[in-house]
Amino acid sequence: METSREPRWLDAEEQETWLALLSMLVRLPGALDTQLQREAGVSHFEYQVLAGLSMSAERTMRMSELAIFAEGSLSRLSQVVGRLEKRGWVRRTPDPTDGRYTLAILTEPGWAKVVEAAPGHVAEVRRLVFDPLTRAQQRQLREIGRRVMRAVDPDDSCPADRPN
Amino acid sequence: METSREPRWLDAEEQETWLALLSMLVRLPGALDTQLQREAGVSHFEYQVLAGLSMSAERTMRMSELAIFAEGSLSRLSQVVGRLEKRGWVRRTPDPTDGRYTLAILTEPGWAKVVEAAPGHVAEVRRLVFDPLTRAQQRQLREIGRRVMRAVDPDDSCPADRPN
DNA sequence: CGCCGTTACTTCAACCTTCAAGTAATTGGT
DNA sequence: ACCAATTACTTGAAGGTTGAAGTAACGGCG
Repeated sequence: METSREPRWLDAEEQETWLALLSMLVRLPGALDTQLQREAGVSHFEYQVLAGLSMSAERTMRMSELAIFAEGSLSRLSQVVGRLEKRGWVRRTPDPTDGRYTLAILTEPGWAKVVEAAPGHVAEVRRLVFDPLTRAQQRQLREIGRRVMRAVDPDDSCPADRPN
Repeated sequence: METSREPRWLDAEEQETWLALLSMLVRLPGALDTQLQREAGVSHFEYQVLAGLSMSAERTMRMSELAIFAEGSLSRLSQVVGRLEKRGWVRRTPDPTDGRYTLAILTEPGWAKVVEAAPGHVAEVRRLVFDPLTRAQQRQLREIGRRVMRAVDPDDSCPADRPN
């Protein structure tokens, strides 16, 4: 059994679809970063980290949980939380129940930052994604996203598969 | 006239949609990069540059056209083409009709590289995006992508709006 | 109790990207 | 014909990301 050396190329319709998706993949993250950077001085990844903490019990998460939530490597998270710590928005402390874990905790100024940044961010998400789509398209997008994610990462629902 | 200070938050359904889209935005590019890096030793952006040249007349493009095609800044392209040049896949020469333009030209080894890399890349795109979707969903995705892009960048159809 | 392997995280170096100048070629106004 | 402005691209420094290696804490098994 072997796959053919010449694959099935994309037909005209598929190419258009692929082009549209690629554009979205490249530019939407850029647009979100731009808005957050301009109005709140944080990257989208930093925002995800702060937002994750703000939504969790005690405003606290283990680094490894937080990495999964924010969809980044532990290494990246470590660097970013280091910076957020320097800015006074997060502090870290070893988990008393297991010294291997590190707990990241949102400080009061960190909470204030999220409260300040969230409305503008949500407005931008609405403007760029939800407003241009019909309700039906929103449902379609959800299903499409799920299917693609299942192909990208079959042990889905947010497993700890990221390396490092 | 002013927008309300408290924006309309995302309802449960919208949040799920947003989560699915975010995952796709973060992980699909990563997956594509991984495959290309492993099987061809190039990043997705480098591949776009080589592929763009390979599809154009004379295997030649102006740097500024190429930047628009590959959806990157001119600065980024300049750096990347510099590296591709060192690897012998591209060469540059000033445009004889207007010395301000620089023509990027795909070399024979560069062409060979594209021919080598393309089948695996197309197969991966099929596996991750087209195979998991029905024909109807592919059409929906195309329309959704277009609408979102129109919101992100209203003077659409690939304008030269990138800074720097 | 004392290793050994695993888990969770951090650090370091290499690399890439971005942003802000800088350079070179051409156009347009006078 | 000249000078200023514009266009197209390049460069350099600052900062972020990645992957590999390092550290520290825990769990299991003899």
